[in-house]
Amino acid sequence: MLKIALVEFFIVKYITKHIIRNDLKRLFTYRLCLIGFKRKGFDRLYSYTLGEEAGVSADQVRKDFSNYKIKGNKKGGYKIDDLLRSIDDVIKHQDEQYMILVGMGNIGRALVQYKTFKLRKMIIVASFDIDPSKQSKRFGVPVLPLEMLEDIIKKFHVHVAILAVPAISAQDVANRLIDLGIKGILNFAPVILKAPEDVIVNNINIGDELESVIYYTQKVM
Amino acid sequence: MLKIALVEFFIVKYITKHIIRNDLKRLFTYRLCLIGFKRKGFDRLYSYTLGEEAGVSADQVRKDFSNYKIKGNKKGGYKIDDLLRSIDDVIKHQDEQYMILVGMGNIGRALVQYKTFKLRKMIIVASFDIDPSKQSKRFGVPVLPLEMLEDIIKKFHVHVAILAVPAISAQDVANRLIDLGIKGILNFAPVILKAPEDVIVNNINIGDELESVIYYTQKVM
DNA sequence: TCATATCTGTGACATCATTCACATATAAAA
DNA sequence: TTTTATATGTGAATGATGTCACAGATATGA
Ligand SMILES: NC(=O)c1ccc[n+]([C@@H]2O[C@H](COP(=O)([O-])OP(=O)(O)OC[C@H]3O[C@@H](n4cnc5c(N)ncnc54)[C@H](O)[C@@H]3O)[C@@H](O)[C@H]2O)c1
Ligand SMILES: NC(=O)c1ccc[n+]([C@@H]2O[C@H](COP(=O)([O-])OP(=O)(O)OC[C@H]3O[C@@H](n4cnc5c(N)ncnc54)[C@H](O)[C@@H]3O)[C@@H](O)[C@H]2O)c1
Repeated sequence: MLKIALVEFFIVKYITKHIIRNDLKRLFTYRLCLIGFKRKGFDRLYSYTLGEEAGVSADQVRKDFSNYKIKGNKKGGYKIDDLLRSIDDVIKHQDEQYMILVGMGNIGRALVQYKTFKLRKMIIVASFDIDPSKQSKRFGVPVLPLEMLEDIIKKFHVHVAILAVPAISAQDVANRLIDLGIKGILNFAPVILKAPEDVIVNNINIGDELESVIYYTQKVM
Repeated sequence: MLKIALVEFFIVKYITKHIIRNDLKRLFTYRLCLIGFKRKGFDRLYSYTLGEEAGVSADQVRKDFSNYKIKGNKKGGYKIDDLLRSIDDVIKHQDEQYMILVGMGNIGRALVQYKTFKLRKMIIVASFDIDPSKQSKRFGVPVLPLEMLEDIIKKFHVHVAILAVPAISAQDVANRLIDLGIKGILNFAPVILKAPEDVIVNNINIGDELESVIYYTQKVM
């Protein structure tokens, strides 16, 4: 007798696929490239310059800007500073965004020490771990017991959390965070988290990313 | 006088966007879910069960399988083992795939110790770092100087590399790897790497992923 | 100041992805 | 064995995303 898996009904509904739209992702890519050009001392560029750098067509660049009502100068291209400001405007880039991290294992420790987050005004105000031996104050960020989640979330008005706990605990921890008012989760555990519609989950699965690289190398050869 | 960035011509051409197609990504997601169901003791499931778990519609699940010529049983659903085998077949999942990692900083160390890679038959045979003080044999994987890249790549027939070096060095290191025959790169540095057409680059930008979570939380609120 | 080459901005078009709908097969029940 | 309810498999319809092509604007140089 085979055991058949039927649909399980959860209190929370699954969220729709493709949370992170490609056009938005491209906006982030453009910004990355623009910062690179600026660092090299440029002030202006053309859609095809940016396209070349970002790995998309010039048409795509112009279309994206058109869709977001970002304007350049006819014949004169785009001023990098203006463009950066416009993009930051679209992506609602704020001054300081507070967040927390749960799971201070290998990946959690790396993320907490990642300086680029801070440069981009994304501040991890505290991290949490179930293991008391990890609850010290190294890494520049306090490592706290989960009991303190509510305090910290309330105190810093935290809406976003990074999840770096084992797959088996990920959904439980996520549920707890959502109950405490978290609205966005960046999840590194290899599971598809379920969450209510008003909560954004971005699952990133590094194993899958690596395996798809392998897939394409085998396809080419 | 403004300094304008014109197109720079590289020896290598940029590779086309959307390297990792969404339908392939879904295949990985399905596999992840199937392994989960199997662990829970199920043998069979229906397209809507899998869809619910993977966060896509049942139609999408069936269409994907149809596109890849994966068959189930009319009325009877899909046998999980058969499905897993079919998916592994499509993604050319091999027995052992050797790879290397360059850059034993915070993220590099986490990745080298990530056990799921080994479980999925993706073996990091060696890692490399420019800093002599990191060239010890901790972490279960030897940390070698870059001079040994060629030896190791040849010896283990390595085609895939993980890049975890600072953004400023990423393109240089990538070029060197490509010269040595590497055909696939998983890049963690926040730059869009340029590579010849027959080399697959999967750029993953954790900062962008986090920022897009923030974007959507602000949109909802 | 004028002429011109060239880059932007955006509808029209094409391509790709997803959903719909139903014919078909079959597991399970009578 | 026959019936029936239900899940699959896949073209056709819809919707989303990306490319093309060109009108319009303007920086640049004569
Ligand atoms: N290490 C990597 O490179 C890597 C890469 C991709 C994904 N991941 C995923 O990230 C997650 C963490 O991986 P890791 O390698 O850091 O593992 P790890 O075992 O090193 O760390 C997990 C940490 O989470 C803590 N923890 C366990 N249960 C908890 C709970 N309920 N609440 C709070 N903390 C809890 C543990 O004490 C530990 O410190 C896993 O899901 C893993 O699959 C890791
Ligand atoms: N730490 C994170 O959580 C995180 C997250 C996302 C992306 N990244 C990116 O990953 C990369 C590494 O980040 P990190 O935090 O581990 O930095 P890190 O400074 O801790 O590590 C970088 C390592 O690369 C080595 N290195 C430098 N130049 C090299 C070269 N030419 N060849 C070989 N090795 C070289 C350094 O010796 C160092 O060990 C960066 O590009 C960073 O932006 C890091």
